[in-house]
Amino acid sequence: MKVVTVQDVAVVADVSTATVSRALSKPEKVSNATREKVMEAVRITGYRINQTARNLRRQQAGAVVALVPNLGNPFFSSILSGIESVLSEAGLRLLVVDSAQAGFQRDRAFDFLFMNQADGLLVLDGSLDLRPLTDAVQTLDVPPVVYCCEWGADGRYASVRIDNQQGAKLAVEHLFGLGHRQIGMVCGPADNPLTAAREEGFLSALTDIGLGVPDSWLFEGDFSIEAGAQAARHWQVLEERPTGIFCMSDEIAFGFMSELDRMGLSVPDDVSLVGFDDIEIASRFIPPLTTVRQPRFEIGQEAAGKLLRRINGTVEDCASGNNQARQTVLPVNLMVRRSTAALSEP
Amino acid sequence: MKVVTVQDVAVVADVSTATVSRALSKPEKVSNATREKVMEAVRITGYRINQTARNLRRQQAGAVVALVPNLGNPFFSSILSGIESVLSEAGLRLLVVDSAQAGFQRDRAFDFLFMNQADGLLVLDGSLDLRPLTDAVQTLDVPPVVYCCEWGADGRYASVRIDNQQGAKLAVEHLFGLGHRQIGMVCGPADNPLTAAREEGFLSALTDIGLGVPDSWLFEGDFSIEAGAQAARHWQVLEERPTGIFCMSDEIAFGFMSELDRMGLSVPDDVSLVGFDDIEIASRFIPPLTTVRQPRFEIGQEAAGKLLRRINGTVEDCASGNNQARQTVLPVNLMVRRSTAALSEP
DNA sequence: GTTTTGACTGCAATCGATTACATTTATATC
DNA sequence: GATATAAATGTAATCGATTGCAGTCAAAAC
Repeated sequence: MKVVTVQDVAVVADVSTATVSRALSKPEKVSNATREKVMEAVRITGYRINQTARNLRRQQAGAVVALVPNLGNPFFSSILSGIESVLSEAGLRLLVVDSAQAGFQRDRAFDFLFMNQADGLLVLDGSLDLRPLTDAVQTLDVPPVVYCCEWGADGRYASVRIDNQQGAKLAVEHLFGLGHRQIGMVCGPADNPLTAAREEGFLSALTDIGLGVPDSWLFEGDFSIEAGAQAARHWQVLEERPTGIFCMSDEIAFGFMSELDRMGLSVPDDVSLVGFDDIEIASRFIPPLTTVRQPRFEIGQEAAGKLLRRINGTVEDCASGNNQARQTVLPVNLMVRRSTAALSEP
Repeated sequence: MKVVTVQDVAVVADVSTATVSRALSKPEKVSNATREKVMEAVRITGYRINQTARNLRRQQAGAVVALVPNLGNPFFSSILSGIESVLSEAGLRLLVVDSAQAGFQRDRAFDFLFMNQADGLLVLDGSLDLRPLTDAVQTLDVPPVVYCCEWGADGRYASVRIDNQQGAKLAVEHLFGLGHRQIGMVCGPADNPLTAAREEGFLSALTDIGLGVPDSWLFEGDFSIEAGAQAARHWQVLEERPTGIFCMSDEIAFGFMSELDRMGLSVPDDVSLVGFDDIEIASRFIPPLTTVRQPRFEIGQEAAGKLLRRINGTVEDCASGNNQARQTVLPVNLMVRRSTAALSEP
């Protein structure tokens, strides 16, 4: 099967290849009559543009990479969906790369940019170190990279996320408002910036309220269902147990509740639980989960939009120090449902 | 910032560009000494290969497109994860495209192939019509397309999936074994091949057993949580209700259970439910869901592997009629958990 | 009627790596 | 040592579209 090129179209339309190219990508630069002729020739020949050739010539990749830690985690699906909706609108493709994959070279995350495989990077993995990139790039421009739900130590990179401290604070205040005075927490991965931010918000909210919290109420975890289940087991054997618990992810909360169910205990009768994320199933769990909502689709859209502006040079938020614009912080809200209840007198 | 090319490396290493290219892509074709020289030059210059240029010359895209209907649906995340694990191993990138996106041209799904944007297609959307592709391609070769969890009307395309009839059958037999004689079903989208296959399995299993089923026990739906909730409402107002229900997706089952919970009813006390898919949360729902397991990660891996073999020409399963090899059917099994119970005497 | 202007169009170089073919160099054989 | 053979390297064309520059031509201006 012979592949049809601009040449063939040019011959059929009886114009030069230059004209064909222009008729296709900048129609206004070509007379009506010619444009018709070219279009007709395209139809006749069944021509389809070769993106690779175009990209080579234009020095672009036509794609954006999303670096996701563990693609299998459904938390990311809505975010990706939001990203894809904006990118496809703009005619860019979305390359998905699992940064937790065995073969993934963490220090090579930026080769996508250098190798012309991507015009920009969306980082959904906060544990990725961007310093190699910063070092490699000698210019003053910040490379087209946007963090998504995360952010880097290097504040020069743009990011789109929610106010994690505030989210944790809302959770604490909610539990407090229901009468809980013994409030614990199940954490995400120890080295994770999200964990750190939420922990900070949690602790400072408690401090503001005037409550303390023993270390034994701070359960280690990693955002997973299993971590929640394990925390539940630790919680059960505690001498003195918290009556309300802030979970750093919905999955943790589900694991916790599920494990309690196995023990014959239930939520919110035996303990009140607040989650984080508001993934789809949260409102339909039994009981429906009270949780801090992250607008994931919107975060994805926002991040993709920001990246596009970077790529196209419509840089509202460059290295020049405009911190406001660089860091987009979307509002969080607490979805109050039935996994939390007023503390019943024992 | 000047971009480094083979030229630059060639100059530094004092060899020709051809040698540089060979040293990099076919090291065995070059003497040790030269290879060293080239590698050193690469190090000095900080050279990174330009994938676009390579792809243009090699007439390949270096990527595979996954067509997903609604990326936001977590059902797909493990499948994509399986796909990505195999592709990244093979050095191919994964392009994710949402076929339910507003701007998506359903009849143009194959342009990815023609436009050199992808070397192959993984179709996770059974409602996509591949006939335009078949027509466009004049040759006898079947294009590199693999269905994933789905399959097309045109049997010439490869697919990786489970035995959906068998899955439905397992569900029915399980309910029957527990004493249920009134068995209903909540369906997926009406036009979907998966729905059709599962319905067929369901009905034929009932027939085999010698049970009938009134139309009013066949609830319409679309795989979503909301569909499950709606089915529950319909179920409730029935004069005579089925005591066991086969849900065509786990999400349907969750929606159903959640809605029952709102009504003050519960599973399995008031009705037994079997799901389909065994998504991650199924085993941790309250109650844990009895469901037909689809090995999603493996399906993804298998499909990606099959596609790679196609692309590389290692075609064990070509159009020549080897049906066995073309259609990979992975085993299903029933995960018996606590959403089903023996029918209690009323 | 001549010049100016601007809209179209065409020529040919270009993007950066690969590879067929030619040429040189090294090794093996007698 | 001469020849045959194999290995290593270089030359230059190629993949397919884009675009700077220059040329053509008609409408507008004088």
